[in-house]
Amino acid sequence: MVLKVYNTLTREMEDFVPLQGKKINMYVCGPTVYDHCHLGHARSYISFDVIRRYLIYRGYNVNYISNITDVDDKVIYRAKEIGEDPFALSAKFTGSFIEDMDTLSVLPPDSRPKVTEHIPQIIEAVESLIQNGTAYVTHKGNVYYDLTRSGEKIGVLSHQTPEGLLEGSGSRVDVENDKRYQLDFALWKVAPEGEAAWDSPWGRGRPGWHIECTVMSMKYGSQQLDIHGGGMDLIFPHHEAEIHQSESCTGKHPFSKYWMHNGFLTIDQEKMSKSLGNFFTIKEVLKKFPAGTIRFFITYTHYRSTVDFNEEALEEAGRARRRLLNTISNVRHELSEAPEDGNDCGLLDLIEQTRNAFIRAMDDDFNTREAIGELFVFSRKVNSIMTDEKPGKTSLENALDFYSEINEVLGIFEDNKSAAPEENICELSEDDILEMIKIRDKARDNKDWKKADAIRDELREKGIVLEDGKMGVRWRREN
RNA sequence: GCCGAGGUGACAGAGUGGCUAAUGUGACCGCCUGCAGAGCGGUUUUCCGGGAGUUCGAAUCUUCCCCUCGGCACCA
Repeated sequence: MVLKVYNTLTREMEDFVPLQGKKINMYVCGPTVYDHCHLGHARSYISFDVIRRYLIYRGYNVNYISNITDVDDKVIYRAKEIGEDPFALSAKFTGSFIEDMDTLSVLPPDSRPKVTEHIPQIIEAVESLIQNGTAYVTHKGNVYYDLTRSGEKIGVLSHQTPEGLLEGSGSRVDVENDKRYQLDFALWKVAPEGEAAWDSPWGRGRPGWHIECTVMSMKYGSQQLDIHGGGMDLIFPHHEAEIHQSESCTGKHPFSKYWMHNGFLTIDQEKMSKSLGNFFTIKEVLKKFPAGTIRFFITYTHYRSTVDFNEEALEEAGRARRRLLNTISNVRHELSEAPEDGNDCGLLDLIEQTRNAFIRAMDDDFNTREAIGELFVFSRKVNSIMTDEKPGKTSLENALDFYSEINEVLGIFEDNKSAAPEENICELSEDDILEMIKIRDKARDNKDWKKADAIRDELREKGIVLEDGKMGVRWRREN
């Protein structure tokens, strides 16, 4: 089976063949840290986290780089607005971002470079572009990339013509700019007196937005990447600018073999934006929903499609995920009562079948929706087998291992380092719980249903669910 | 204007040229249970935006039309 990937560059589904063997350099554009991250960020980074994990699952050696843009106009303006030091501000939100990612079980990248720690390398790169004639310095001291020299390459990624681009942006063009050509983009910008800036051969200033990714992807990855990812909104101008710069810097083509872009997240069918007042930070949503639910919700959609966020959808995702978790918990209980050397009752075949189906789905451009669909089928069958037959220990252990194996890729069964306070309020120890169950069992023996139910209700309120089965009472923590 | 995504059951959302189309949620019925929960079985389900064409056969290919959403140099 071959892994297929949709490549924005060619707009086609392509067989995935890395530049060199099993080694993959993968770069995903990180956030600009001028505020807490929002759900759109979560969508993007969870999507690429799953892609990364799946590549590892398929035996690739993945070097995953994701930067932090900790200085740019937005950071500066926000800092000014609230009267804070820009570096303190970006440090604070960098911390907030890493915390969110951790809560959502997004694995930390192999490298997480910051712009402010790479100013000399950025200056060096800009210098080399000036030297090879693809960048120019203006009288104000700004440095721009000279797109007229890239000629027909304008639109390589966005697939737009220069005319189309100019027309769309018509009213937004900054009249004061000193560019030679309107589509030229900044590599270095002069900073006004008193603003955060660095000395450079062209005066005190700051890097343009795009050059950082070029520099850092080369430093921590390679001159040529296998996968470059980010949100669809980055296709133009950001990623296209990266292509121009990087290929001019290195003389190597392509800068990245595959370009992957995740779709947007809308809120109640509308684009998330501050002006519409439908802007949710990850932290806000975590107050209402467990991290696992959010991760499941995002993973249960294809990374390229637009996904609509609303509370009902999240609740539905939570119930769906719960179904899978219940099955896992059912298997665990069954395991404790399973015969040492029982029959596998077809479980092993079922696991093998499901694994193949999972891989088939994921190989198709990371079709997580279908992959999870297979998990539901699997779980239903596992439940059936367990009610009808008595599978042996080994086969049940295999089933649990299989769930873990899947979780390594999707991360949807992680429990549950949510920031949601109500999730961790259960102050009862295991002994307390077992004690109450004992009392309730006695009541049940005496057919004192009232008392038994009261205990059950009480525990339920504290997040402990009791289930009476043939083999006795089972309990689990749930919120 | 240019570029892109999409229109599938109550809702969400997969999908292959050919057994009346996955999966989840919801609703209802049944089994199990003291009850509940979890689970299982069944029903809701011939549902593929519209027209024309290609084909023995299309939701799936071609073409035209209608509609929705998004991007176009702040943006994941």
